[in-house]
Amino acid sequence: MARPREFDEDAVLDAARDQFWATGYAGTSMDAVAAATGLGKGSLYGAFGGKRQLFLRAFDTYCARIADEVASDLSGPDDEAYDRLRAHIRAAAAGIAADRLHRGCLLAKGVAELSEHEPDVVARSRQTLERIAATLAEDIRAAQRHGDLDPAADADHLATLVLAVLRGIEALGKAGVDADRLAGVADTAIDLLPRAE
Amino acid sequence: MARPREFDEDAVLDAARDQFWATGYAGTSMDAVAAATGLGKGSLYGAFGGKRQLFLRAFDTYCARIADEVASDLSGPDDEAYDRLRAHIRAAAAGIAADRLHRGCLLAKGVAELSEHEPDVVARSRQTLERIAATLAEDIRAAQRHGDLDPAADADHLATLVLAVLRGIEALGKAGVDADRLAGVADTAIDLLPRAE
DNA sequence: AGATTTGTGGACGCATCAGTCCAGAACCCG
DNA sequence: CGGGTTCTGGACTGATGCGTCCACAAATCT
Repeated sequence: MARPREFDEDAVLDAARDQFWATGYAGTSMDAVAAATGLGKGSLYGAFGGKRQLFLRAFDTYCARIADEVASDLSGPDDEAYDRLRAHIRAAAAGIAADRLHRGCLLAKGVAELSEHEPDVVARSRQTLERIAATLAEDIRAAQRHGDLDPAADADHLATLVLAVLRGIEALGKAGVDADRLAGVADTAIDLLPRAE
Repeated sequence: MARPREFDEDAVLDAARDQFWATGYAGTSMDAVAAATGLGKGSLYGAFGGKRQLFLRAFDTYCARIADEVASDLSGPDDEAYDRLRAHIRAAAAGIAADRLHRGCLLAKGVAELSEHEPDVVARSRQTLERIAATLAEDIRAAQRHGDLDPAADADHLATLVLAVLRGIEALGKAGVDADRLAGVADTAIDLLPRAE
């Protein structure tokens, strides 16, 4: 047999993800990734193939994680579905406002940089956003069942709108819009959701 | 006296902007800018100072232009203010959906790449977005005066929400979400705006 | 223990990068 | 028309980039 790996692949992916997150795809050198992960370049290239593939793997794990987080935030009994939705929107705005360094979301940053030239990044981003939209729609339907949101409203349309608002808050936050305004967007969006009679 | 410039500064800035737009800040070499503008590097550095300053100038002109476009879209008499707002939101979604190459908005792309390390880009983005928000608020107030939107609603809050929706549509579009869903977000947002009784 | 196979890290090669420099060109003014 | 000044383009520099390569290490199997 052969020599086993000395590193944990997930930990390396996390470190590489942080590096790409901080300096972008084009702005990140493989030497920097090697330094951040502690691996030599031989190991890095042997295990992941190259910069592009490494980025895609790190990006994938990030996407899966944020979609899981939303699913976790929004899962629960019907009678708390509306509260969960409000809390999620407010927490998203608060979290973005708290990110004073404007690091933002890697999905947003990655797709902004690479959407024009990397269809794989676009496809992965789209899947992730649609999974989040489906999670939101599920929660909205639960809130409709429980009588908090108007059952006549189209849950999928509302969910996509909420998703757009969430991504919009992220975009505004990265542009330096202040915390109060971000919180205001969250509250205004919640207020406009159609309540059941 | 001295030899005059052979190039038009605005045309050079436009060409440089397109190059940065296509390949990002870190991904754009000054040789590529020189090729795109037709200038030699001596002229380029002599006229603009360096990569960073050139980007900032191109970014500034882009920001000013898009804010002007929104102002132009939304200016007019009160009795058409609500129509202008709806048309603007729908046109934004349609325009983003039509951008099949996912080029997106340079403001979004630039701030996504540089927000963490370039306060000047953040400041300029914030100013631009706040100017757009003010334009939206002005139009919303006009629609309130004319009796199309609920005068009890806070125009500034609504405007910031609409801005977030617009930036969210841009983010979704860059991630490959299809045209129908983008149009749906626009329509849903419009439907939720509080109409006057 | 020796052979075999895979992992490791850093030196290396070649391309490219931002920015400088300079020799010549273009212009205005006296 | 010649001198002074700025513009121009491309050669050049030192640094850095991605990816390869290789000598050595660590493990298993016989």
